[in-house]
Amino acid sequence: MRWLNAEEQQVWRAFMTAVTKFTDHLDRQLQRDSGMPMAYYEILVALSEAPGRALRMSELASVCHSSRSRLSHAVARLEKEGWVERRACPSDRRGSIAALTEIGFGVLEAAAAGHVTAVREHLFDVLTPAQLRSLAEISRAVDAGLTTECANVRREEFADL
Amino acid sequence: MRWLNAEEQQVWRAFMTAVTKFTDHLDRQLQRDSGMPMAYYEILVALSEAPGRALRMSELASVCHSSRSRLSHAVARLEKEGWVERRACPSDRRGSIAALTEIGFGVLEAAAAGHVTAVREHLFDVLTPAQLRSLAEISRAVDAGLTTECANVRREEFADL
DNA sequence: CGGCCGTTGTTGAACCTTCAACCAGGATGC
DNA sequence: GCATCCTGGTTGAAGGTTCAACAACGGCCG
Repeated sequence: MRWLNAEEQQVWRAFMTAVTKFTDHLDRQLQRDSGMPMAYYEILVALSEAPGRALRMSELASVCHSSRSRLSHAVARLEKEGWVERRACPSDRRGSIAALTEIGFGVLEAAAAGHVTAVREHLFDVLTPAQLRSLAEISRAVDAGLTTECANVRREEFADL
Repeated sequence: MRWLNAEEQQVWRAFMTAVTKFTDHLDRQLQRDSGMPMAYYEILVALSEAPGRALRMSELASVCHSSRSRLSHAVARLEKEGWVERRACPSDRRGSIAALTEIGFGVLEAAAAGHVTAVREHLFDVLTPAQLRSLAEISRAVDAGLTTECANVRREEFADL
């Protein structure tokens, strides 16, 4: 078992502190100004960018990195607000399609300005161009590490079959 | 209103994807292997490092970047598990002190190994030393941007008094 | 066709977080 | 001393997430 040395500890804590404070800030901003948490905002964004502003639940889940259960609950709420509506899927009778309504699109447009401003103010404006490039690389590396990990887990699961 | 250009969008999405997947992974690991979410783990860590393994609630809240309400609920749960106990504060009769129990310390020790392994595996092992230094700088910059922001908000609030 | 398995999506319970309201105790000013 | 305000901490309700269980459908192979 290899523990973190002093320097690693510092990086780790600085990172976690920044991330929690940052996401907390964004979440609060959206909740306050637009009445939805960031996860719900991401759902609306994903739908708005899809062809026909509609997606099957499972695709939406994978785009948003959300579990199907979470998405199901979330869409139920968004539907109650009238921002999203559910349709039957013509090609697969199990399927369900979530579609952004006009009202939902308007709400998203209204929410976007404040959200983007917050992101710019607390991320892009406090970092140099070099740091931004570095952050992109770092993010991709971490992401890749997590995806291959999942693949490895699967490999292990099936190793003895 | 200045939107994000294509390059900024890429950085932003890569970053959010990495962060959500990474924290999700850590949270799930801790929940599965030790029966607590990461926020609760952080509370135990903070207490274990405090003199006498005890802290006043408000100090604990600030160390953990948690709201007092959240901490109160969390400590209630930790107390029910027998991992933490509450004591009266001698110097301030409003105060409440959370103290790590022996059992709690043992649980923390048991949880730490798996958690640190996960952090090392998905953060330190996938980044180069230069990237780690860069990540530390970036984190500090973002953190600083958020703290001065709060100060600014306060200044605005009281500007006309 | 019929059985079996994997996938899709939903549901309810348990848990965590947030928010607003609140009580109790310190601190300040008169 | 007392009114006022601020701080420390808790509480309950409302909302969000997770997990396990489930129903319904598609795909595959005999």
